[in-house]
Amino acid sequence: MTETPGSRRPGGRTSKTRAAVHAAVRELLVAHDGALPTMADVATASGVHLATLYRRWRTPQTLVLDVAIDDLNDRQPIGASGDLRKDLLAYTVRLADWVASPGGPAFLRTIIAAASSSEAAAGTTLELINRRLDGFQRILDAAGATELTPLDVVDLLLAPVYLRALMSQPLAADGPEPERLVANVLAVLDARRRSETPEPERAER
Amino acid sequence: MTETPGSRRPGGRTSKTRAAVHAAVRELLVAHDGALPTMADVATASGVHLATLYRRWRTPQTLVLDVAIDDLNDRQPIGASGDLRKDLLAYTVRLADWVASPGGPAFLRTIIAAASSSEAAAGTTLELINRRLDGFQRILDAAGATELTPLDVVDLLLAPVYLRALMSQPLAADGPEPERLVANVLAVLDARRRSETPEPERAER
DNA sequence: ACCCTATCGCGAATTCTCTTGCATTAAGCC
DNA sequence: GGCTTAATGCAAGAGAATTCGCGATAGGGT
Repeated sequence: MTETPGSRRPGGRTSKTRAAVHAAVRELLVAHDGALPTMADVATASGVHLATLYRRWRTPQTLVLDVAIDDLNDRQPIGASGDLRKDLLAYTVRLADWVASPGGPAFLRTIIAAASSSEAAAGTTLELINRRLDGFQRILDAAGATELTPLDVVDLLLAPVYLRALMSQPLAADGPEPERLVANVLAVLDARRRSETPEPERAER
Repeated sequence: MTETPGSRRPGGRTSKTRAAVHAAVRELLVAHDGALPTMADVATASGVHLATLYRRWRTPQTLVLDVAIDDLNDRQPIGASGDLRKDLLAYTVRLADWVASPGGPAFLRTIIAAASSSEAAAGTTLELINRRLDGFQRILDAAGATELTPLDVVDLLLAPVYLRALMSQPLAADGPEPERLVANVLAVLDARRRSETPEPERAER
């Protein structure tokens, strides 16, 4: 009863319906410009029965979240070449590109909503965040930027890009703004290196 | 027909129901830890009839947005004393305090959702944003920080605070993080001043 | 190949969300 | 005070959204 459907027999039929549903969700997200699709629409678009959708996913939110996680996992890992500016810029441009893509804002909003709704979904999003933080740590390590933490990168790069997308004013991936954000990171790094003399406190929680 | 109820006779009864509804919404936000209240709950909690709620506000989102705007209008204007660090820090602390308060995340999420839903709500949020930008401009003008724009403040201060709150990991208003964020702003300002009036002797270590 | 049962399709039942006329109250204006 | 009508309360009801029981299908282990 409390068993999650699809986790015990992930084989042929189950994965097939899952794929059909995911395809339908992506299609609907594009068609409706990122609006949350209804269960009924997904059912007709995918050919999967309505009751099955409710049994496996409960809500449209978890449905979209499921698709979003798939997308995020498919993405290439962040490159850590040792060139801080280059790595961060590549990451920022890719991020800006993604959030501006059709369905991007919907994914973001869904993740946001999930982070504060069900317990399970919150755990999932936390896992996503941690994976992102690990990638940042690799970039910083490769560049020897020990004065910066992954959270700094979140504050200086990820947060602005996300917030603008959420406010319906995404920044252009091919514009000057990604470079400006990366320059901000470098400026902060530089400032911290300058004040190398007295280390008053370690700002971490 | 297309008339917005409550705008033509804003007097005694109308304002009374409005106050009752607002109080109920705040109460429910606290009780449910920031979750979006249902129309039915607001109706019973406020004593205002369900049909009235639907007629005046249409959705729970616009309801919460209405309350949020009230709150934002009640806040004191941002002080522009000329001391950049002090002004920004005061603002950041106040902001962090607010988003961590009960209902704060719900307000944020609602504003986010509103920015991408109805036309009218999007206009309202845009107005809110612009008012905020004006405040930032005043702070920057008073401090003579012509190298920074209000958007920089959004990217460096507002975005991180908001995003953390949305990710259910609000930063503590009394912790070291507000100071770190403000320090980031000052670092960026410093870097831009250096690049515009290049000092010949840059002691590199 | 066989068995066990997880998963699915189907349709009906149930529970919500939201709307709509109509009567009632009271705001604003003279 | 009296008139007009905006705003509300009330109750019925249309329309979705969500759940449930049952039988059918097919996965995974033996």
